[in-house]
Amino acid sequence: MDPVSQSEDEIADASDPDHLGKMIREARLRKGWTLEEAGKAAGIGRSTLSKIENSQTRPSFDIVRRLTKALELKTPQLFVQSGPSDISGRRDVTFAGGGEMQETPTYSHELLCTELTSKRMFPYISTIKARDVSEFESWIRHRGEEFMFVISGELTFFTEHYRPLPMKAGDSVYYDSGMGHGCISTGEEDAKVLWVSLE
Amino acid sequence: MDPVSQSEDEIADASDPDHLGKMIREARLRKGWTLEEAGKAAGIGRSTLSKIENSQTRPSFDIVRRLTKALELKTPQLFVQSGPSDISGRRDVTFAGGGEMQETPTYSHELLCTELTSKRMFPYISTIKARDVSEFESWIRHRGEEFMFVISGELTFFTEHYRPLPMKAGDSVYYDSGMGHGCISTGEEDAKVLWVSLE
DNA sequence: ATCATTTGTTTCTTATAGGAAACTTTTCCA
DNA sequence: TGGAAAAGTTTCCTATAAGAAACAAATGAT
Repeated sequence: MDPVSQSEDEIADASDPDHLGKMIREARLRKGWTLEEAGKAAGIGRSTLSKIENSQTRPSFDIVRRLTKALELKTPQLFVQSGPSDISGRRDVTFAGGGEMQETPTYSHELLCTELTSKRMFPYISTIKARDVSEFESWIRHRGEEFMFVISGELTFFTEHYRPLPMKAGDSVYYDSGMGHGCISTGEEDAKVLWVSLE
Repeated sequence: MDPVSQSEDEIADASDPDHLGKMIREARLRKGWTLEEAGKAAGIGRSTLSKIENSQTRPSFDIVRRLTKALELKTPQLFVQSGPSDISGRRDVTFAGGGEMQETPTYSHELLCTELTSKRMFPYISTIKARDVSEFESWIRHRGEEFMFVISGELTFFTEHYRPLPMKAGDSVYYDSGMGHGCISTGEEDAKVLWVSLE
């Protein structure tokens, strides 16, 4: 953290017109780069970078994109703007079995921590009913990333481009949810998995 | 996903100079808005928006930010550009106990799915050694959001501004990790929790 | 079909972003 | 200390973003 930020662990300050510039300077210094070096890495001039960091210009999106890449900036933070979202300084508990139920023919989802509406990850527990492999339907597919952890039971996890993956309690998998995916319980009883979905 | 695939559920295509414009038009139409309406919502002119959508201009970051807000666009997608990140079209499995171990005096972390380096969520299992409450040290605190799920055992989860939270297997909590937080095992044996951290 | 209205595109103009170079400040070594 | 080199800022100029208005295409009503 750098000289600019007030408290040593400040949360991205909203409604600050200098937000973008501060973030970028912070990221550059974190890398220990000079304006020249950072500019070169991002393919922009050092004068431009100076002006951006000091909020003396409104850079184009393209320039910002190049900087985020060179400086390995976390992009969502750049968009922080209007007041902290409702997660700021908050927590949301769901006790076992206390989630919001959502039923489908094959799955039974229990949505967790649904009080915090502006959270970015979506955790839920699915009970996958034991059934025959032949019943497998179509791929689920949606932009983003997903993490799955098997809580109990045995199942087979399918994804496009890969061979079926047998999994049991304690196993986990992380995957691009843009790939078709799905799973079926292969054990005697229903399987229980925890999913965390992003985006 | 490779550059060749053109499925109808196409993943954000990298190295496409028209990427930004396409995303924005898509988002606008999803809302069923005209250029006029969307422009008004974002506070920009309809001609400007037209040019952005058709990639006839390189909009300023500020304009893009206003659009993302008005159109409720997922921001990280906008930055997709140079080659798909290594998660694209991939999956990464970790079998029970097969994670990368990382030891600290109090915690024992097992990092999951560490093959995919560009993933955005960081899942790990922690074993929290059973011990006395008095040993509680200092807050852990870092930008971002976190989800925690208790796999086994009993523990107390602490966060600033809230009272201690007793938790047991199956319970979960989602919180702003910018708040100080930490937990200790309160049961007979070590507690096991799954954490998923973002940002 | 004809005309009116609405939606999207293309000028046209002005304000400004971005880079080169001049200038200033800081660093650091003799 | 002083003076040179490096880092950062400001100035100046050109290319272009952004909005207004003119234009064109699509939609809809009679």
